[in-house]
Amino acid sequence: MQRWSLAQSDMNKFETKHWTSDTVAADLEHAIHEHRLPPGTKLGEDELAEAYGISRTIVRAALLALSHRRLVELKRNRGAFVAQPTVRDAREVFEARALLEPRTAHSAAERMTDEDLALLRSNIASEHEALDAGENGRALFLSGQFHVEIARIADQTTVQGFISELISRSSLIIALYWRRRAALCETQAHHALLDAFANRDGDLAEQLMKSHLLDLVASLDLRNVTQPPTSLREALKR
Amino acid sequence: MQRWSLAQSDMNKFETKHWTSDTVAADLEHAIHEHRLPPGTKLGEDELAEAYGISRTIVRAALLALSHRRLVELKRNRGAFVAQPTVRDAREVFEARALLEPRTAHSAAERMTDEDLALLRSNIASEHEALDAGENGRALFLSGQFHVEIARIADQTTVQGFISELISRSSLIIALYWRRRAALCETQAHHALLDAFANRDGDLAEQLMKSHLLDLVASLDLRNVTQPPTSLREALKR
DNA sequence: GCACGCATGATTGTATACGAAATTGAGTTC
DNA sequence: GAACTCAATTTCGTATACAATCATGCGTGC
Repeated sequence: MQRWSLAQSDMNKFETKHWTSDTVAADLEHAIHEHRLPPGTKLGEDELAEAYGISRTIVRAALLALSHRRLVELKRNRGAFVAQPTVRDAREVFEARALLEPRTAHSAAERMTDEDLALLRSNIASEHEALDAGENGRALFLSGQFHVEIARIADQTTVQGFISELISRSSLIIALYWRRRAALCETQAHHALLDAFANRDGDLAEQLMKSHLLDLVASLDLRNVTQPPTSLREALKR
Repeated sequence: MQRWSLAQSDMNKFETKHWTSDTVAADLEHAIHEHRLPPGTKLGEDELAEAYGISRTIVRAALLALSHRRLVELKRNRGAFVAQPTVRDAREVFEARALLEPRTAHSAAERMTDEDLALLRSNIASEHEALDAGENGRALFLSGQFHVEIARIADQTTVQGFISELISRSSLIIALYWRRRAALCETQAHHALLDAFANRDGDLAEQLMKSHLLDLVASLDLRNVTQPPTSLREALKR
């Protein structure tokens, strides 16, 4: 069940665990993915080092890793910030997903085992739970996991890495450009995909994934009107 | 014309330039891409630090960046080594390229400007030059640049990043699994692509890219017989 | 009163020192 | 002579110290 937050110390995970740059990066990515660390948040090295009970060396390595995944932006002599994808970034991310995910879903459908199906099913169930409990961040994270899991089932490690990165970035994009109306169609699409997987129907899964991604983009407000702050230093830096 | 090598000191670039982790990483990637640093080569931190005239801090950041691109493998307490993609890795890399590059070539054909065409043309010319001069590594690098350039022209930064990584990894794969026969069909395919681009024929470019990639895979020896060394510590470690 | 410049403080960039892990080789034992 | 043990050495992992850079606020001059 393990839940926690970076700011509130409802658990002493920071002292107990033995952190490495990888685990710290994963922890931060998780927090970013769940919108506990919104876009633009400053990630001070000293602050993080103290929070995790480690030195800045590890923190820097973790931030470097996240910057390579374009989840944080490193500004020289200024610090690390949770990335703020532009409208253009958003379009590119979903273009890339459209190239990778439908065909990957096709492969996954053909390789799907019963264990895989059960795992996907429980994922959707958890997503529902989270939604019912009002834990939107957690639901969003699980929703992303669903997509990554498909790539894993397709047995394409390399593509899985790309998709994982794209989905984490999608979470940032959703944080910035999500328009409220038409909310929970998410789990519906996942349910439909699950059915296609259960029938090992690759063509259908591919088609469903394609339209699912189109729906996602359609649910965003990517008019350039809402341009991200550029000139006056991140528009008050939040 | 600036050419140089890591081992031989035919130029004193190491003292003059002001290196950062990014430039060091790019320099190493270039060397790997050109097969001056073959798969399995040990990249000792102290060695590199001394070579570039910087401290291990920068070297570590560069190696970390390259490990995220799967060009070097970091083994805990043992050091960094130029990656040795397995047969499975090779298949995955070319599967991913097959997903990304044909459609990207399609987009590129539609957005192609005359300047872009000239750039691609000069790239091919340089590739020919290198081949004639027997500089196979340089030719291979330029051949890769051709593909990355197409992604840039398609105006897809994110996909370009993925393709760039995949192409660098492809260079390692070629170093390990290239079978000699049927050598220079490379530039032919690029010429054909260039023609399609010149005619702004997206469908043709997409098709040509697809078969180009198939040809590439076909030119590799990916039978599992030639398994990469695993058990006896990198098979004499080079 | 406004703007510019300089000093101060905070934060990151880099180097180095120390500790930990693993490899290596010699020495010993069976 | 073969195999094992253990110390010595090398190399990486982490922390910390110092330098450089940027942001901030006060003071001065126009």
